Amino acid sequence: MIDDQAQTPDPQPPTPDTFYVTTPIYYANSAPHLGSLYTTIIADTLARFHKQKGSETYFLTGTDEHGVNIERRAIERGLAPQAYVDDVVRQFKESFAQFGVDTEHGGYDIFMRTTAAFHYQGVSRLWRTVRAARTPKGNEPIYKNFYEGWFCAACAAFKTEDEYSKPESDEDAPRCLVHLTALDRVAEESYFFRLSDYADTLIELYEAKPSLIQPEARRNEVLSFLRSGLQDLSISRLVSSNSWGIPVPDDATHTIYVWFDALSNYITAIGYGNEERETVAGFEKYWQHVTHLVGKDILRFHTVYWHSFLLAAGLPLPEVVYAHGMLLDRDGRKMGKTLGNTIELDILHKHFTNDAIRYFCLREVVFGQDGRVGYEAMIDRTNSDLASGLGNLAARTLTMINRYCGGIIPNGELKEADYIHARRAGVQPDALELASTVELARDQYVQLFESYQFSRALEVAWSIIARIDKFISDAKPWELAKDETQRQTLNVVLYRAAETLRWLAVLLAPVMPDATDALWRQLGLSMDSTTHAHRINPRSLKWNGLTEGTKINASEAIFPRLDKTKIMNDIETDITSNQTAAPPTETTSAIAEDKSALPSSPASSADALPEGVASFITIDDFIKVEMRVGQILTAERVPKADKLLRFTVDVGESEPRQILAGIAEYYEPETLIGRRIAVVSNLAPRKLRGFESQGMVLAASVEGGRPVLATFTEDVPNGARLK
RNA sequence: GGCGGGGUAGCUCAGCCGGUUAGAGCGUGAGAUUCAUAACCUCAAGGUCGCGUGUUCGAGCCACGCCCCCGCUACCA
Repeated sequence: MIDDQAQTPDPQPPTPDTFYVTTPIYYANSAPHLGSLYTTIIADTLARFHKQKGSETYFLTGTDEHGVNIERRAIERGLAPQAYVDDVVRQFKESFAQFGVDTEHGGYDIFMRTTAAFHYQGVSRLWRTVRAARTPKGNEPIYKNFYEGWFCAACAAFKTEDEYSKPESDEDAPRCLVHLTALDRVAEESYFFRLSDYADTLIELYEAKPSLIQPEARRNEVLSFLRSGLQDLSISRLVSSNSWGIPVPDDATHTIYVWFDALSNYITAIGYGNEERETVAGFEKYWQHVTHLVGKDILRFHTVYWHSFLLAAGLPLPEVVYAHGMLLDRDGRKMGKTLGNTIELDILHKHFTNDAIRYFCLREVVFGQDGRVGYEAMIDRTNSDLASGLGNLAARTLTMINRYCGGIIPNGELKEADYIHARRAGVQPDALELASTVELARDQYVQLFESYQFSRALEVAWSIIARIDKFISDAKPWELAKDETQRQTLNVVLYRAAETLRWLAVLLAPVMPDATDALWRQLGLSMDSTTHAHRINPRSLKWNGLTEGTKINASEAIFPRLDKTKIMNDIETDITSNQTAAPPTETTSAIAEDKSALPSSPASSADALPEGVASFITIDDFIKVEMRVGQILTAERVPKADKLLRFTVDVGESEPRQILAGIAEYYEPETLIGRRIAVVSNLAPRKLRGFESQGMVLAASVEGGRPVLATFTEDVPNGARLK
């Protein structure tokens, strides 16, 4: 039955003719990390999605390369600032190329750099335009005043709140976190932007257009910030404080300070203030449909500040500013060098395909919310959704077409004479119901994608996979194949499955360009650039698009299953060798020094670890592990499990514990009864083969993985704690 | 402190304007099956819906109080 409740989409969906998406330009004081890759992958996917729908798209990413922090970092390395940022940019570009989001692989259209000459031109023009304008309250937007702040003489820089330690009392001055010296209260001449005059205007605009700032919760935060009133913003520094920046037009004693410089990149990149760029990209063409993707931590700068600058310059505001969440480790903690819980891009790249990473970023992490990321979760996702889901569906379908139809897409139409056979096999004679289900899912998918709900969109796509998996299981083509009278029913079943795969390839092309490419080829479809999956508007998909008689291509797994144990072990090894790698030869860590690292902890990550030790833990970490003496009371094999033994162990509690251990290949259960062993007693219980294991037995692992149980040679009471 | 968002199955979360046996995915267990990547299909497990009081014929969904968690509360990308 057709779901006629479904909203019929407009006959000609209003596709904007252009789409411009930006990531933030990443601060060039360190090598790229997972956070920058994440945003860039989302932007890349969005760009591909809109391109697929027929829009002209422009995708910007890049680096912000000015400021005292960078200048200082360059000096530390004995480099000129320009040489230093050139090197960082090289790393960014290499990394982005590895993950397939560069121009070469169909990714970004420009890698924007604030040190580009045309950017200097554009920023200068913006400054002059703003300077000549008037605020909504009739004032000059830019004026000279004194910027007062906490200044570190040793750093020769002003310090922000998170760069100094708060004083014990109000009497004392805060201290520099780098030098531990007291900071001076210093005032320096600076140009100010009259931000305070824009609050009311912004509130009105934001209330009139709720979609401008998303998600809604973030929009509320911005509004509440605006309602609390704005202070003017210092937008320049004396050259003596910061020489590494763009000079203030007509005043060589100042450089333009951070935000005014950095945010402007989004317009200078497409031609604001430079005719050559205007020709390459097109300010008029793209600025009207720009989407800024930003981390939630920099949302305010991309709304309040940036929009005020644009208003002052008489330019239109962006269409959407979307704040995404932060990526956290698997326990929900912030990733950091100090915790050693970061996801390293080189390790990521080594063990996962780009498609799997992209899928994970869009499916596992709810866009707009913080997300937990871990290698283990990535493997699980890849195996359950990609290998067992889409990959397996493709494999079983294509294998059967090969086996039963000679590798040719069969005829998908049933003649009326065949209806009775089809019905007998439980197959609907016409494809109406299936087609309308898939169409409805397609509509939902596109709609969700357009509203940035990638995770839910992919859930919908996967409901199609489940639908076809069930369809195949119910129709049982392998049985139809044994019955000559069911020849055409078999054809129809396989046609419908293959046709659905074609739809999936189109829907998922922006998310997983490589895999959908492979699927497309395997289906025997045209790799021609105009008829390829990544060029087909999902809204224009029509059922029965597969041509009978098309030769499919020999299939190989689109998403090979990952060996979780092996990969986790390999990753463990990689992490260890990364940590012990000598810093001097390793540019990444040399410049990626964590700015929040306290000088009071002289121990750096470069400290040598004893041979064979992966990393140090603190005594606090150790105390979390509770180990006790236990005595094995019973021991037996677990049925249908060749490696598992099931014990009951007395660990000094009122009831003995049930503990399972994978040592059945090496120990006879009877020989173990009565033995005293070491047990981890506060391990979270886990079910294995239907039995809950309430702890872990400790054993040495020797050659070939053979376990040797830890035992005691002296008398010890059950339950005694190991320390 | 102020403003905002949350606390629902082991985990991650859906639950629209309050209405019969509270849902999904993953994980777990059982069954069936063999086209397929230990896959796919079927079934199951029984969660005081943070706590309390109240409104109502009826509350996870409303009101009040309490407990806990998170975000924002400005010049750093």
